[in-house]
Amino acid sequence: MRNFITEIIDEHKNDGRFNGVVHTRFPPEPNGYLHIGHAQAICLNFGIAEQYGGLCNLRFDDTNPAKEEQEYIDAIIEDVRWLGYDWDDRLFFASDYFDALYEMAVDLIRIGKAYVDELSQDEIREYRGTLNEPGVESPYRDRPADENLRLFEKMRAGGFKEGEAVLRAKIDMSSGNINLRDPVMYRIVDVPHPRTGKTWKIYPMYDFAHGQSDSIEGVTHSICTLEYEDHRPLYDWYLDNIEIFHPQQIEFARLNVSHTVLSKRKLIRLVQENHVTGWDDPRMPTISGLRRRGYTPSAIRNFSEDAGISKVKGVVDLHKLEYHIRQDLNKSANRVMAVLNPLKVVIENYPDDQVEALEAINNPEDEAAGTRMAPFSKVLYIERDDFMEDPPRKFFRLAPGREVRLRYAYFITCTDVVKDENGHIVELRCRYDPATRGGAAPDGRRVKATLHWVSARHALTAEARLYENLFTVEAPEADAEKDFTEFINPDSLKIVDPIYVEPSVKSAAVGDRFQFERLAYFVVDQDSTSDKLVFNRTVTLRDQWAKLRKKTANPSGKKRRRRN
RNA sequence: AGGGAAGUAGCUCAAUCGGCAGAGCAGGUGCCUUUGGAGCACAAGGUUAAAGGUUCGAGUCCUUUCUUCCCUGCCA
Repeated sequence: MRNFITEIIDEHKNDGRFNGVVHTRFPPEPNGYLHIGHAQAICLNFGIAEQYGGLCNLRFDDTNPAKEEQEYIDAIIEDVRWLGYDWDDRLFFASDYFDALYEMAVDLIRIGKAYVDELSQDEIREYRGTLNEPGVESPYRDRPADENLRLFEKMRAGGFKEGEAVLRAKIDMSSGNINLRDPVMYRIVDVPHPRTGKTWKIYPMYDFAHGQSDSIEGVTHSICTLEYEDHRPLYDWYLDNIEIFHPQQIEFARLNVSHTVLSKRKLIRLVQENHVTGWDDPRMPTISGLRRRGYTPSAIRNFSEDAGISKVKGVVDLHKLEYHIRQDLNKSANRVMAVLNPLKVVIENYPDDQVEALEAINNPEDEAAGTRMAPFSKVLYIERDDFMEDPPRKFFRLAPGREVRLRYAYFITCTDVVKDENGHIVELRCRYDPATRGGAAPDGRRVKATLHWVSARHALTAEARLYENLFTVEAPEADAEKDFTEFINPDSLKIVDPIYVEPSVKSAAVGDRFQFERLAYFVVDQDSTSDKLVFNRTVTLRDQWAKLRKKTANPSGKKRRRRN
């Protein structure tokens, strides 16, 4: 990994700033599930530690019990671990430091750099000033240290109600940086904390907790997102005035991905308003959603690396994520034949009761994956899209009178098309060439297409969940007039039940990944039962035919105007 | 009375402290194929936001301008 952050670290190594030590941390707030953007931050922090022979801690930023829950803590731990990272015994919580933080606050009060303010919340806001006008100092600002000490103790003891008093740092009410206008250090929150229960009535603000937590843990490089740039002077101020070890905060641009949303508030809405089935819905950009969708940790890690780290805010194309999962699964997923939209094929010259087992390669990219046997018989299913009665140019698949190959089986020629009274095609009559067993013609003749198939008698039925982008537009949040939910793709989930799958997958387990040949990658979903498998479509294969068809339908290449 | 940051190909990033602006993805063309979907090859894509300056030479240094983003929670 090489980016502007590693350059900074290299400089520190050269000038000896941290004696060559590199120690990072990933600091989630347990108020939601981790998403692909967090995955990049995880890869960054753990990756840098790994690269420099240092350590990376997992630390929960749990300073606001009003928003945080144990459920999220558990989910986050599972997700980071699944991505393949390990923090040994360094699982920490900001709440581990509540006592230490309290003492630091007391120290700042003693040296006259913090005070208890009894202004109301509205008054504090008014006194703060605006972006263009300086703030006004609170009338409580110059209380003697003794009084502040007594009042702060009273805050801790529950002597004030929520909102009646806060502890503030005494910095500069006229600073251009609003974070420095006497920021709140402690506020009263009277709800139980997931870890400390009812021990505390006061909780430190993020700014008063984060830097010191880094410091206590010996973190050298505290990597965070761009919106904390304005907070760095405050981060530095606390550390300098408390006079403890001073890590370096470095900010980078958080990851954005097209065709989705990544803000916690919006993800929560998707769940609460039932646009999806939960945090782990395979359409969600959460780590748990991607996992259920069939993404692999290595695909996510490669994507994170490829997306890059910089200070430029941008949007990474969703294509890139898909590229990496295809890349990974192409090498690792076993191939299997499955028909999603069946068309019955009867091989007229094949003996009625004969069944042959034909050898099929599990993964052409991995010889070690071996082979399996697929049963072949007189009645088969092929994909309805693989047949056209009146094929256009460049459609090379099956058509009346045309010969194609059934993968690993035989060449077949379509001799007749059977229709129902409505003219709907219900069955194809074909003849096979026994000499082409296995799929090769001894006389060297060639066919232009190879089709996947399943034997009707032997096929397993299963359910397929076909996922597409959750949103129909690249930037669902960009339109100021419209709520992002208006751009939800109505076709983001299509359930196909039954599909027909070759019997070799019968004993597949939840999480097993396959390529259904010529279609897409699929993963066995947790909703599967002992008598019915459920497959989630992870990502389709790249489909040049679909691209070609689109182009032919719209030769100018320009977007067709939408009719209103 | 404002403060902080960022502008390089459609997108994401490079460019070894001044030395021929390069990659990946997407899009394009072609080859190949027992996955038409794997694989491979090729081409295209740029006034480095703009102007001025320094210099033999500027994406890089200086000045000015423009654009975009973040900051006025007792959230993180």
